[in-house]
Amino acid sequence: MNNAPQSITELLERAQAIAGLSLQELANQVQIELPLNAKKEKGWTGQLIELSLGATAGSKPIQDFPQLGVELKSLPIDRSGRPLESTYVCMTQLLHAHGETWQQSSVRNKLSHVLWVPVLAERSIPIAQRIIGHALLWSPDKEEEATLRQDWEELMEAVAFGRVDEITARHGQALQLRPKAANSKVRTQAYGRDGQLIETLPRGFYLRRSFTQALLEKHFANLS
DNA sequence: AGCTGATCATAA
DNA sequence: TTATGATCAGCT
Repeated sequence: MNNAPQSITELLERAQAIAGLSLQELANQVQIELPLNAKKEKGWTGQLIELSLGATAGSKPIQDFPQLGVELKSLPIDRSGRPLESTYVCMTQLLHAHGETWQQSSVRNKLSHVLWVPVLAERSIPIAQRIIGHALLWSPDKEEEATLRQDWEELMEAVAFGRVDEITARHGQALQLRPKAANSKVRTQAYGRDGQLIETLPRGFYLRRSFTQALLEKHFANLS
């Protein structure tokens, strides 16, 4: 099961096969240990699912299934099927904001085809007992794409004009720019108001919970 | 309760 | 250092 899926169909079959399993059962299947301190190994569930489905990209800034053009995202949900958290998309290129277009952006690249794997993951449920849900292969519809593009363009324009330090998580309808670092002391370079280099916190793009929630609701509406 | 800013582990 | 996988936890 650790080889990369050769087709979308094969990927979907693998995703279907793990639906309903607990993380304990899935970990047994791929022979990895559950984390001793799940609070600290925040990415463990996502990596377990990557391993189970045969994702290969590692920590490279590309899609999880480059051959298929598909990005994999685990999505923690509550028992009502509502997302519990925002979704990390990718790092923000603070020095190359000028001239980059939405079409060539890594946000669009990552989000053009996403295999969402919901996981029932309320904090009260021990990690071993959390349950894999039914995966959903999604592409943004016209409206979603327009919203994402508008957010991205506004945020990247601010970055390009040296205003990254003025951006907060309150900006963006669907897409947010938020800190993405080991801690708040980490610094990377960006441009300041006068075009000079400044040191600032690394940022990443995130999807708001409301956006992923709406996307799931649309999917379920289409099923009925 | 939900959201924003902060944080944790790991690989190359 | 920068990227991946994300969730934590305090504040409003």
